[in-house]
Amino acid sequence: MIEAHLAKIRKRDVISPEEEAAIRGAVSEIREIPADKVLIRAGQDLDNSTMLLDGWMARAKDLRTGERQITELHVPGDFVDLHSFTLKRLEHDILSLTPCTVGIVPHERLRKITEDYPHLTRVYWFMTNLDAAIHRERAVSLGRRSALSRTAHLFCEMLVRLDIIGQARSDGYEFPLTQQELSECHGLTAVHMNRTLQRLRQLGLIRLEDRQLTILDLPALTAVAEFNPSYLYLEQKSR
Amino acid sequence: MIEAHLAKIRKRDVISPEEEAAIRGAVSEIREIPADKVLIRAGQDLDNSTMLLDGWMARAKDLRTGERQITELHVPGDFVDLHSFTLKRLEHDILSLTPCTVGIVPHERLRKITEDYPHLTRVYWFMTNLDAAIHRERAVSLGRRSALSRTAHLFCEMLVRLDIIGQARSDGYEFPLTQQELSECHGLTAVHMNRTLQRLRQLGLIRLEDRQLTILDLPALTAVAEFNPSYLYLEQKSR
DNA sequence: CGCGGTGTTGAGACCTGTCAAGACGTGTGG
DNA sequence: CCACACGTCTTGACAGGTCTCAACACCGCG
Repeated sequence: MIEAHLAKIRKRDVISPEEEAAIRGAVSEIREIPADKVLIRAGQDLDNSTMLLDGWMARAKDLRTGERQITELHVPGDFVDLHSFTLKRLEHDILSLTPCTVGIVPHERLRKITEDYPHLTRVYWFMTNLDAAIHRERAVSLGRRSALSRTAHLFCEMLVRLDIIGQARSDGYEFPLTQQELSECHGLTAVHMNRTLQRLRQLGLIRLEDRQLTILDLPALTAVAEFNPSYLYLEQKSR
Repeated sequence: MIEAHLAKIRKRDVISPEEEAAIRGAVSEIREIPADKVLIRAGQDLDNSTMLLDGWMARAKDLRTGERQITELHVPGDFVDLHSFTLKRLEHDILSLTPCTVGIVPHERLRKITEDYPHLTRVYWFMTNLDAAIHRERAVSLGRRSALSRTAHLFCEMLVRLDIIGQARSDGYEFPLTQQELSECHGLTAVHMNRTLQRLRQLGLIRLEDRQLTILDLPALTAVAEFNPSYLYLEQKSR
């Protein structure tokens, strides 16, 4: 399922057959990960990166109090820790939310790409900058949007991101997070997360049951979220 | 004052004389910017990046309500919109908080660097990943830390960042933001920002008057903030 | 001298958190 | 097959943090 990864790239740029071959050749190994496993711990020295091929993962930072902030969600096609290539270690954990399939990409092969494929290097640099753009939008949510708006916003974002890789229905998608995990994305308590979801249901915007999210009124959801996808850089340009 | 930029890099990696020359050669022009000016607007097509040489700048996103979220603060030595090199446009504004001096770096010259200097490319890729790490820590602040802790955290972070470029005293630094701007960093109202600062003063942790921040009790401030600088990647490593 | 930006204070409202308890479904061991 | 533990979702009552609205002091500047 490296196709999801290629689809994500092709939404933003054109890559040559040689570049595609270089990407495919960068994966040294495929691995299966069970759900709810911390794959990478903050502080660990790293010499490979992880391409998510199937399932959902997350980046999370722990506080002393035991609370946790999920800083990003990952779906198939995402290079979950591409940034570890230059950072050499991460300051957050990487964990699986569902059973996952991942491709291991040794940093040495990424380094080779930076030596031999300047354009592909820029494409991957772009990808980490896209992650950062998503971070910034999350900061807006956490800082300025209400619990309701914040939640609506995430649902809108994931619709776009899943659509790119062909994993969205026209009216929704599979959303595997528990309310506890969702609350950790949004800086809320699980109790308030529950009440916020009920409010979204009450307003007729969504249905969420058995891990299936159905969006009943996308325009209204978009409006509540003040969602504008420009931060996802959906245009194909030479990077 | 490109020395600040070099100091910031040298804190994280070693660069060769040729690389330093390439960096210096990348700046095509020096410009003065007055305070409180929006230098770059969201959505604009960009073909150069901006190296901050003197003064403070910020990245900010506006909401329809007129509210604003500042997603990052920039001090001398920061490449404020290096990410525009691969993004081609930004989804946020870049604005000056004080009068600033900036160096203009045409994207064409950055592109040349990616063709000719793979290591330097990785260094700059690292720098944008460092920005993203700061974003993530900000998400933790916005999502999980109290107003008090959040504020303390920013003061701790800026102490480290300013110290790297030689702009911190042992007991503080010049902090030019108004309380309004500070509140926009922290997702608070200006009124509550004011009360939070008073509380920090009351606790004997800081003094803040005439744009001068004095840290009276760094260990206590660090503790209140749960500040751990590991996300700033202060180690010198080959990237 | 008046004005706008900045910092400060008070009172009350509202959003979100805390604590506690219970319902429900699933898996597991006796 | 049942009893039980556990995770997840839900609900209620109350507390607390932050927001809103309003007013005022101070200061630099035109």
